[in-house]
Amino acid sequence: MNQKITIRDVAKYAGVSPATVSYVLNGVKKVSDETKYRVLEAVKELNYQPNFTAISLSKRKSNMIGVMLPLVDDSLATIFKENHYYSEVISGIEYVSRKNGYDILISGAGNPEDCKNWITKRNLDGLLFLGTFSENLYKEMKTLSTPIVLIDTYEEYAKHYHNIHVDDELGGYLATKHLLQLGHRSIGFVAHRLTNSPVDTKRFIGYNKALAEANISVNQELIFEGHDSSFENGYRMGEKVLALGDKLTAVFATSDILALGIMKALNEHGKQVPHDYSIVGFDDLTISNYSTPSLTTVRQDVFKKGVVSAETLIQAIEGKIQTLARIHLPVEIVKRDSTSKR
Amino acid sequence: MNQKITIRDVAKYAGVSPATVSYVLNGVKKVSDETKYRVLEAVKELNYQPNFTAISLSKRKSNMIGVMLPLVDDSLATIFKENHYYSEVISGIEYVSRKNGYDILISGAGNPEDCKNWITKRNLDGLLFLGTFSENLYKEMKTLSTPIVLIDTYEEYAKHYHNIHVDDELGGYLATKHLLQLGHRSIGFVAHRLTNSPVDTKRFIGYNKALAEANISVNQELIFEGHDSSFENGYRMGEKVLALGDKLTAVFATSDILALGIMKALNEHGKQVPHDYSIVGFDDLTISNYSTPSLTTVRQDVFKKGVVSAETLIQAIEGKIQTLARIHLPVEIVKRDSTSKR
DNA sequence: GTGAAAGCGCTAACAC
DNA sequence: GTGTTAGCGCTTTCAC
Repeated sequence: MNQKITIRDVAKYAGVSPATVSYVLNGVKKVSDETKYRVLEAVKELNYQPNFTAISLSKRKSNMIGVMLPLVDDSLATIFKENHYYSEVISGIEYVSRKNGYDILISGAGNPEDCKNWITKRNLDGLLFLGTFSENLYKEMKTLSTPIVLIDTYEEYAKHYHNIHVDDELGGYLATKHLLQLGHRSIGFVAHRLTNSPVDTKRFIGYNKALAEANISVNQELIFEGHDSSFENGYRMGEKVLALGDKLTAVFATSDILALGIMKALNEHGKQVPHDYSIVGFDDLTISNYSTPSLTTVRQDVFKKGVVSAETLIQAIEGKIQTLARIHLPVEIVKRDSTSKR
Repeated sequence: MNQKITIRDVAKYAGVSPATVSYVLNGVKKVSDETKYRVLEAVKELNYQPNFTAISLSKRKSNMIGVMLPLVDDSLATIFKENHYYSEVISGIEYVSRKNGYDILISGAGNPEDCKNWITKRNLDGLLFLGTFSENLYKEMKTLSTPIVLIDTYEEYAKHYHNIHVDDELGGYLATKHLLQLGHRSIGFVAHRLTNSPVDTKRFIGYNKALAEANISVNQELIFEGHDSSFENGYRMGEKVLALGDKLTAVFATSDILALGIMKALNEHGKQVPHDYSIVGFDDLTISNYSTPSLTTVRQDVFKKGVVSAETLIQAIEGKIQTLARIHLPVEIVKRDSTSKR
């Protein structure tokens, strides 16, 4: 009973043709002020709501953008559960989209085919990729003309799309530098999964750089690599750190989640942070300020990341951007209680 | 160049009419096996992707469901940032939806009008409400015939819709009972916001019940009420707890986030959990297992909640459900290190 | 300035 | 069994 009101009803009510109503609604052509007024009145009177589906079909523009997330075990659960980072990016995306009249569709990425089909089936105006996907997927997507923005991607193929990151290398540098300044010489590096994560690789480069500046050579023994960014994984890495005894006095973990897991493991084995080990994380999740001890970390503005990504995508969709964007958001070190002088 | 392939192309390729293709694709009417085969071949050959927009317009069914979340400061950021609970529900919703051929649209709830318009504009097949909204909104939505599932709602008006909760009252009871069994007699109750949160009210009833069974009368002084479910709020409540000195020895908080904030405050003021205070939370977020000390809490299966909600909604959409669903998911107490004998 | 009408890609009577 | 055709609600040439 709500859905019933069509452009035709409005036209009839205003005593004009459907075309005219459409003109007014789209701000197109020169419609006389008087008819325009009549139409607008009718729209208000009837509480007319344009049917986006029809518009979408007619204009080939859906005003919807797709947000692709990596799937773990065929579900988003792990990703959301273990790293609330993602949901925070999404809130930024949602905010900008809503303000610009776009809706967001969220889906886990299946194979490249599904992904392509999703776009055509749903008439998506643009796509946002959050996280790392297979190179294959990026290649496949290239055959589409839909604007795509990649978040946190450094892969070779990523160059063909708009890119948003934070300054991961600087983050790694700052974290390590901070530990060095506190007098630590043997600093562990715990990555989510180094071999396969360009983000962590960048942070690793920063780590190396800081060490080099301090004339410390990288000790492969102190490089730990897990499987994912989960507390559980962090906990396991923490146990590995413990196994090395006093071979190291500090750890830089590439995510807060990892750092928190490490702290837990150290703690349970009778070690004190920061007395026995100094720990630095990355992200600055809200929880990191409320852990015991509170976590020293590299802050990135995750909401902002979502905002900028969505803004870039929408600009691309609306043709307001010509070249490929390549945006680096700043990071900063936040000193709290998980680090102290050696 | 992908979008180009329409049902007409397929029809031509298979040497049949568009209608026949449609029949085959929709499994409708009796099409001879032979033509069916030819059509399917053509579909495969051409990699035909049905245009959902067109289907949506024609069938008045979008295969999209809307997920409404409460807005704080006009953004979802707070809600996602402070309570990763929501994203976990969403993963459950996403999983079921994807498996059933539905896409999910996520949006913050503005006013009731916007919400109604969203449905009609986007042709949404159903709506999922996560959290508490104004009574007004529920009333407004009643004028629509779109199926709606409410999650975590106990409001009077909620009765007109499908409802999914966990057994909040039992959860409150179990938490309190656990503390009583440990010998605590003065147990604080910290709510997110009692007056306005039916969920917390239920948990409060459980708390009262357990106390009554132990012949302990409720002490109003021990009831704390905040503004939201944030670490920050928990921290403030923790300070209030501290101010009461030894008037209480244990606290039941209605969310893990709150509990974690409380622990932080206690900790920073030199108190030991569980030695000085026993703390019980609610939710069993992943972080709760990795905090120091790990948190005793009432577990609810949040992913499952999302799954059941989406299943219910989809069944309602597809007419496979006649009466209003009213589902209570189980809870259980998970004993960890934040509680100990008095 | 405004309107008639074709068409976006698909569905579903209805006819054959 | 299969095809014709009239919509679904909107946009957009192209006349007037």
